Amino acid sequence: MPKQSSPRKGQFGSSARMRDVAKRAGVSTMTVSRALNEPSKVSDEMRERVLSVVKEIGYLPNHLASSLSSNRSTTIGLIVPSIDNSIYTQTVKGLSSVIRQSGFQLMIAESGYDPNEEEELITAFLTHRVSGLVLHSTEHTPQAIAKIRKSGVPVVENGNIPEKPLDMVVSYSNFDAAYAMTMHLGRLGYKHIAFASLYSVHNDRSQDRLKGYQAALVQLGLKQDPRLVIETSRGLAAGAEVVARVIHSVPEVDALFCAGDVLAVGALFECQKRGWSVPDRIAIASFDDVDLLRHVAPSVTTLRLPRYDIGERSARMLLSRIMDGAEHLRGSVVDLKFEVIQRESA
Amino acid sequence: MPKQSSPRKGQFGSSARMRDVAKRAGVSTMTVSRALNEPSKVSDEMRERVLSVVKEIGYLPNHLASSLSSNRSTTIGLIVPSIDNSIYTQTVKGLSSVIRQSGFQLMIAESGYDPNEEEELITAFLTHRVSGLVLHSTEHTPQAIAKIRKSGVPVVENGNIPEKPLDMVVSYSNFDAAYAMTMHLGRLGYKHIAFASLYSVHNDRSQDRLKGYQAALVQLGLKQDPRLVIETSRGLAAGAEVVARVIHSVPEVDALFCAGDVLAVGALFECQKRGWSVPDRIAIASFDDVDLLRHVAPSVTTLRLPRYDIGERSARMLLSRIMDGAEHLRGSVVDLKFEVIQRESA
DNA sequence: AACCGAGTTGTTACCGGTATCAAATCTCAC
DNA sequence: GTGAGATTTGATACCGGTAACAACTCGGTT
Repeated sequence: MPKQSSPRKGQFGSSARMRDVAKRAGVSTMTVSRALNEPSKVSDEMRERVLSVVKEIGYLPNHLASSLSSNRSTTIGLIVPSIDNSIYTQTVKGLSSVIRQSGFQLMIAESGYDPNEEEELITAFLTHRVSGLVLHSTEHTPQAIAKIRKSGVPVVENGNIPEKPLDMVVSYSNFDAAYAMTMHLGRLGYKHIAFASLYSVHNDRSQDRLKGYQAALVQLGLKQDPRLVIETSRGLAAGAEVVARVIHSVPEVDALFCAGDVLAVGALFECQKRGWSVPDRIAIASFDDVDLLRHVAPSVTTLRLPRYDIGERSARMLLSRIMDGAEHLRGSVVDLKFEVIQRESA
Repeated sequence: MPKQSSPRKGQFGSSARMRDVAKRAGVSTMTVSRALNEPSKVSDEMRERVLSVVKEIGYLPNHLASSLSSNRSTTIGLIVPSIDNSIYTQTVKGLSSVIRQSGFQLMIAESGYDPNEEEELITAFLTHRVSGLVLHSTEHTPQAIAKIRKSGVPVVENGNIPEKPLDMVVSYSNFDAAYAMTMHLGRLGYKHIAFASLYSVHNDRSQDRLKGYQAALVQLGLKQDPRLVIETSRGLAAGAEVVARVIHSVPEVDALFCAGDVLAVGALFECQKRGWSVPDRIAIASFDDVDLLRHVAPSVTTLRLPRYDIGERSARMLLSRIMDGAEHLRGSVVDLKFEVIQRESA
């Protein structure tokens, strides 16, 4: 008895296979495969015949099988510290739109700012044979680095310009940005510039911002006062608390540079609650351009960072490497520009 | 000459295969497979031997191969209308955390509020043989529905309680929530309650909110005035514009219910800019509880929706279906509760 | 001593495609 | 008409695992 196309059971339900299409079209599976993936290698008549059968029986190709067989996958792995942080969502959007257009899929996971968790996720992505990785953090465990190297998968790092890039980098410089804003405040005449920093453990972005701030103070000839640097967590409440703390310890403070957008809004609200005029009593500057900062009163001076562009550019470079084998891109560092947006608060 | 383990080329670089582990441990690949996936089916000594070789040569299993062979995958597809909308990120976070703990991976894509794009994404996910789908929208093309049905993949819908569920539903009721808030405003004594709606084309959530508002007006015995219903886009600027428009056309308006959190903040800012007291001149109520609403002055009355829970619960139900074959969950509808949060603005 | 069942390991076929090379057909110049 | 090269199609092995069943080991029974 010939092999019947007996009903197959399994989690995915019953979906037609390529051989079903082939049989019905009276051709070999290779011809079906070509008609779908390399249409030019098949005669017009044959292509039509195959495609009509595909449509007729609702055939859906099996990407698992084709990836396995061809040793090429169409998924890209992305690891962000936290999905619900608005600064990443723009980057994700940029990545997503480019990647989709090329028929790739995005696998996303969050590391919770933890390098060990990141390593686990990288491992998981590698077992899924992603053809590229996008990492927001630029701090990785040695094991994670080793695994990536061994796998040969191209990588883009996004959150900062690291000293020793893993492979490709698309980012702005947190150091430069913080430096620029601090210089901007200095030139406006502020003498006691406080800096609200996010916790810098396992967060090189945060560390670099602090360094940029400090370098600018040196350049400006301003005294470094450790009481003016405040490490805090995220959120509106944290911003409010920063104001309270800094005013208490350094009453003569005349400007507050918040290394996070939400922080700055929290600080502004707290000042308003206390009846302090911004920027007359104290100036406020922020680090990222969310829509909100433009609409509060006073509007907040901030840095516009190329979040969406970072995603878009990362995707393009990754796809070039994957699809065109653009080896010349290996190790390239793209330092995208930011902008100081002067508004009413400073 | 026996088959050599000649170096293999390809996109993924060279990674060890199970047979390499097997050879080195002097066992068959099945034993390696068991040691990794069903440890109890292998003797202690054997398990140790295999695992030590796995570690030694840095073997990473190939999920593509195992999924293909076992007809089970460990990826789940998620489609949201827009990644950068903060209301979805909490749900994604809930999903992500549960899914990760079970060793599954999330594939995420955005439909841009377009059912046709959603259909394409569903198709793409099915070709990747996801073992479950999470859809935020509850409006789908007939073809999309047919493909899902044919595939047999379990689905959770998230954004609303649809009339004809595809399969499982985990959501709150937009109708009920809008009804509850409108009733709340009515009981507070407001007589001319305006409703700022997001565009309702291809957005049943938006449509249901409007219906809930209208039903409450009927219940309250208030006149329905079409001029009090304003359709607008997202964003702070839109919120500001709504205030201008409604005041112009209906000067006696005394409350504004915004069907979106950002909209409410925009409206509040606009009122402050115009020097109108909230809630004395006009009350403001919002639809989602972002942190911001608690920190503005006046703080904004709003609805707390179970965004994170929705994600968590969706993931659990999906995983029960996938891993435990919990067929009794098919078609179940979970209507999670919301809360009216009374604050200063109404 | 022969038998039995549980526990452990191996053999073989197959998951659904694609790479590779061979075969068949076509094209066209001479 | 014929041979070389191009084009189109097919046969077969293989991608890296797992399912299903066979085979073997071993202590305990009868």
